[in-house]
Amino acid sequence: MAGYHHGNLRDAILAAAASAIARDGIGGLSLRAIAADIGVSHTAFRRHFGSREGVLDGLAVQGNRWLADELTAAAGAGEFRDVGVAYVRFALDHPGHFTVMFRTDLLDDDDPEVIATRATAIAPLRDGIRAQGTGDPTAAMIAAWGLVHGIASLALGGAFQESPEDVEDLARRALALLFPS
Amino acid sequence: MAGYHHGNLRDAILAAAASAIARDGIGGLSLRAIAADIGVSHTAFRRHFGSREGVLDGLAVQGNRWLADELTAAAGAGEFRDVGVAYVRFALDHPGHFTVMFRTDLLDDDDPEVIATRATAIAPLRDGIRAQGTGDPTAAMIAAWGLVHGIASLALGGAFQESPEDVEDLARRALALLFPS
DNA sequence: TGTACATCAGTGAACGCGCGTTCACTGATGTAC
DNA sequence: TGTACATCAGTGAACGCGCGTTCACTGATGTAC
Repeated sequence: MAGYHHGNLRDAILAAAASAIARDGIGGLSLRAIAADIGVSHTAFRRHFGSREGVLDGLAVQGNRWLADELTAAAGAGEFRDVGVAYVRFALDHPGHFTVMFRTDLLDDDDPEVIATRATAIAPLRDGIRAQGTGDPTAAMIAAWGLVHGIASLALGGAFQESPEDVEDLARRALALLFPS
Repeated sequence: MAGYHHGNLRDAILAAAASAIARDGIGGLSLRAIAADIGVSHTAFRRHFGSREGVLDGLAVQGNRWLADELTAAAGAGEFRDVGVAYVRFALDHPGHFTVMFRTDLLDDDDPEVIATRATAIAPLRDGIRAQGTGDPTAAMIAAWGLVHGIASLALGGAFQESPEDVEDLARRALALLFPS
């Protein structure tokens, strides 16, 4: 672990960046501070990410993959509304990733991994909507995605007093209004 | 207009800050750059706002008042879903304000104007929900607020290709699913 | 109508700071023979 | 089994830059008498 080679520096940088963003927002992300936390030279990240934007791209890709996994698992297990709840839970569990993932202005739009993973991240939501068979699937998708994204954003912004568990419960009840079982 | 006294420096600073945030995000807000745009010393803002955070507080207060006005007007005019559409339209029309308003971590939580205007800003939404008479008004409020806030956030983040008018239309159709008339 | 003076509004030089990036480098690891 | 060498991973000093803030100030405006 200690020594000249870190061993897992790439993941360590992503984890530190995520928690810094969760604490201070994008503007508060300092690669120098992250490097100091990890105990590594403040230029070490360049080998893995190239630039500051590269770190954000890496965070978005990792977040997209994780979200896709979570939503897919929820889609396989139970009702459609569980997929929506899983979206909110993901945001509350990984606020640093979530903050970056849907901000195309922060990311390199030409990065093939960013493009590829972005499409797959919310695919389970889209597929679940289609399976519901509503009359206006486009509106239903926007409604479901907007609802869970908005609840997550408001919660992370500090608009609610509720605990994370209570926010999930609110999200479940809100989804029940939109998609009565 | 020209001369030692600007005449309306406070509003000019808020407008410039809002458009800078809309363009570059919170992290890209430079008070020096704003001052240069307006053609004023880069310390002039201190008399009106005290500090950087004071500018953000001022932006939130102004945004809260404007949003309250827009939602109240929409509530008086037609169906409830118009209130939701007005929320989305406000966000698209005033992205700089919107970005700041619900981010309590950026604002001075002890500022009495911030506190007072925050409560009134979304009151028309809350009142409209109550008038709908749903079985779970808390969930209905979270659903409606989350839905419009999420659509607005995703649109501002660049997640949609649609034009602002089309986003408003999508929001209207999404609200129609949540609150069938 | 004039004058003195207080208050308000904006100036501009200087400060220290932390940032991302560049550069030439050193240490560690793997591979060919 | 040993040795040479290429490649990979991380270092640390130095850079220029833009930032918010501090400070003592100057110009403009309003008010009392």
